[in-house]
Amino acid sequence: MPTREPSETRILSVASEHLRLHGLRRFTVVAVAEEAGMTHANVYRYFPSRAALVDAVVDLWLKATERRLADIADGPDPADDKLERLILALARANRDLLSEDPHLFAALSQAVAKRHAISRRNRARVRALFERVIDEGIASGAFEPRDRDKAIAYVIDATHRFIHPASLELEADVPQASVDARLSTLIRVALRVLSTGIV
Amino acid sequence: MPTREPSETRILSVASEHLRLHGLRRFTVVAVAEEAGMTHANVYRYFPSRAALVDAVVDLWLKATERRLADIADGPDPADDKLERLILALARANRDLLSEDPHLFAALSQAVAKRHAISRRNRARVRALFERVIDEGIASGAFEPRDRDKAIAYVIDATHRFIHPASLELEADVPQASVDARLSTLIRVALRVLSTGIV
DNA sequence: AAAATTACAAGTTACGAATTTTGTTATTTG
DNA sequence: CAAATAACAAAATTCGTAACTTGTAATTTT
Repeated sequence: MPTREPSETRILSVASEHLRLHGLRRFTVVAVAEEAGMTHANVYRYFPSRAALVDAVVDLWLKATERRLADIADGPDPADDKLERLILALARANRDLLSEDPHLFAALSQAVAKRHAISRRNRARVRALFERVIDEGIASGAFEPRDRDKAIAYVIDATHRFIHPASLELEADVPQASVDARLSTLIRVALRVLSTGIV
Repeated sequence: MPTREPSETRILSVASEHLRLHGLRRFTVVAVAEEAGMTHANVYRYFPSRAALVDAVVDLWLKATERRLADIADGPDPADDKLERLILALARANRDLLSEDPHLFAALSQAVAKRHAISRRNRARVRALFERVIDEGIASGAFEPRDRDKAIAYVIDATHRFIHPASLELEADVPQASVDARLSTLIRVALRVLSTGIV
């Protein structure tokens, strides 16, 4: 992890706050710079564009979430436990962001929809975590899929509804308990499907 | 099915063409009326608002799709076959609309996102078809789920990614063959899950 | 020399006036 | 009297312009 310069950190934290409070629409480089106590031109010494600054804010959240997921994947527990917790943690992280910080969620959602580099990379890294845990399960004998690649695609496709921002937005008003119940059914099924070689 | 008056039919067909060619943004009651050879005020004799006219166009497509799904559900084949064809037909209908008529797809997508009555009702009817076929499978012994309601929710949630407009838009550029392969894995798994009582 | 500022061109947004569209009602037509 | 139109108010959209924001380059500060 590169050490950030103090000004860069300051800009980032002001930008985060600004995005959270005012949303993408009203997020301006001029306002961020002013609140960070500098002229807007100086912001461009650290971030090449407004879009890059917004992406950096989103990336901060993505990386923090990734770290929590990696902690699960790196844990000593059985692979099926870890896969379950991985899916739940990812689903909850996104869902909590939607309810607790809608503006940042919207920015993330856009980054995903428009396939920004940060979201493509995040997606690749999260997918790698899933692959690692599933491979670990195969190695330990907990999972016995007929086709490893299809098994991975299956897990990702089946859980999509509870993980992808675009799908989460659709159910913002459904009681969390009901969503949780459906997700846990889905996970339970996925684990059995992986362990019994259905996929 | 109520017999429509000739003017109403004419308006609807001009409106369909207009929506398909120009999209929601440029779809105006005035232009539709003009092309249908009448003043815009007369359109309001048949449709209470611009929004209602757009919804009527979308509903035309939804109903046509529903009829094809109902034909499958009403067929004499085994329930597992019918469920597979139901899911495939629904996924393909939406996917084909996206590629062949993006403007109508966008209008449908909005109706779904904004929970218009037409889309809520369509959803309820399509869900009822799924329930019917699954119940039929339970009656015939082809499916033996532990919990019927959870089984239905599972099928709908797991296939969501390949059926819901918001999710389909995300994969517009993925080769159809690859999407089809993933969907058929998902369906195969779902059928086994239903038949073996995993859910 | 690094960090910041000033100054400026290019692009975007905000805003009010003009126009168009929506939706209603009273009236005409066949 | 059913179908359509004309006429109109209210709402939405477009258009042009002013203000602001973005991004760059030359200059100043520390």
